[in-house]
Amino acid sequence: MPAPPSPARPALRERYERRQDELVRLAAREFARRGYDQTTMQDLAASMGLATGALYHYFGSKEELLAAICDQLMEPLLASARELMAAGGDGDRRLRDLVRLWVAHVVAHRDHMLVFQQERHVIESGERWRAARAARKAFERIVAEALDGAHPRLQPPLPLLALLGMVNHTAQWYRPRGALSPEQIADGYVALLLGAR
Amino acid sequence: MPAPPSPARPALRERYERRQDELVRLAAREFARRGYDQTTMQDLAASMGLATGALYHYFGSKEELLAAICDQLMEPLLASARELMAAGGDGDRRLRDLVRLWVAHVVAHRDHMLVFQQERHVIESGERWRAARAARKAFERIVAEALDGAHPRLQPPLPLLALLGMVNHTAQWYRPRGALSPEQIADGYVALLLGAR
DNA sequence: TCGGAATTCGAACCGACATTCGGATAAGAT
DNA sequence: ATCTTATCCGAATGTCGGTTCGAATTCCGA
Repeated sequence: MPAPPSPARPALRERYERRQDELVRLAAREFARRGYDQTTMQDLAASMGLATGALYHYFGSKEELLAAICDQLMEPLLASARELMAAGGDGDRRLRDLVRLWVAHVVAHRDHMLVFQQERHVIESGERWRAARAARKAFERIVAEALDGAHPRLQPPLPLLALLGMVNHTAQWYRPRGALSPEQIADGYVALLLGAR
Repeated sequence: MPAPPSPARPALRERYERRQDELVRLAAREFARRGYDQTTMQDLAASMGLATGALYHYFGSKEELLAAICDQLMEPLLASARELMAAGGDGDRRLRDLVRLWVAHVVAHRDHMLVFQQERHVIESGERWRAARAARKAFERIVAEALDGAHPRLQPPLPLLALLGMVNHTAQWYRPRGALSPEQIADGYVALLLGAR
């Protein structure tokens, strides 16, 4: 890492972090398209209009970039899901709203999701990825809680696992100009679970 | 490829192909655990009790090995699915049997599935993978057909996409000593689709 | 306008890894 | 027993790509 960023100059600090965020987004795009290992740091730099060295001004390593993608995906999702659950309310509506939120997040972060899924084996093991695994577990617990509060209590593991499969898979087929809106998709999934057809 | 195998000595030919198949299975295991790119040919050879060079007696390249994994996954699945559909019969039962078959295949080939999913970006593009994409499409058409023949006709795209998500995702969580048998899982998925809870 | 930090450059380093190759060993055929 | 083919060995090769580094260049604050 050539030069640690800005120590306590808040204006610069903020610009730096905004740039970082944008670079993470671009990296997610490239990784999703070509694969993490297939994408060289020079590819990345080129697609960002930078020289290779400049990348290391923002990220200490390629792996750190991958971790940043995970964070950018999971942190806001967890935050808004927690907020929604804390608000309380009717069980079925809460489940519906959670799935809507979730699907919207997934389609807005398709690239992140695809990278996450492709690099499953990296995240599944290793000390370094403990936090990522914990975040996923935490979110799954929230979904389980919402399912348990639904009208016919959806308790056994299968509904949860089915829902995880459906929603995660959405990243693989959703297209912005497709026939279904994220909301319609979410409501369709919930209808399946609740048995309303 | 050091020496093309056996030209027309059927006994040897068969032994060769059996070994090949076994090596593909082992490779799938390694790739699923460590990732395709992270697994070196020397890792593979070691885990098979071979020297690196010997691998090239059976496969022309690492990429060819990956293609072999795809084939070993898709060919028997397509074959048995086609057989089942050709047999005809009641719509709901046919859907149920297809999903049972499918889930059983997925859990019996978890490693293949995980590799397939991890290397999505490879398969999604490139002339070389046209056949793999076609096989997947063909299978999806079969599932769509079965859905269309079910009791409440499950036509719009969502049920198909939901089912694909659920079943594919099964590879990520299924454990042989888990609480649910492949058959129970399959029936659970079908129950969701058919609205029987 | 000036000084120093922030940002960027891009060539060079260096380890890793797919693939090759020439030869050794084993196994089947005659 | 001998010849031939299959199978396997494992060191060497050549490329590729993540990372480093010292030097430009740009930007901000004063």
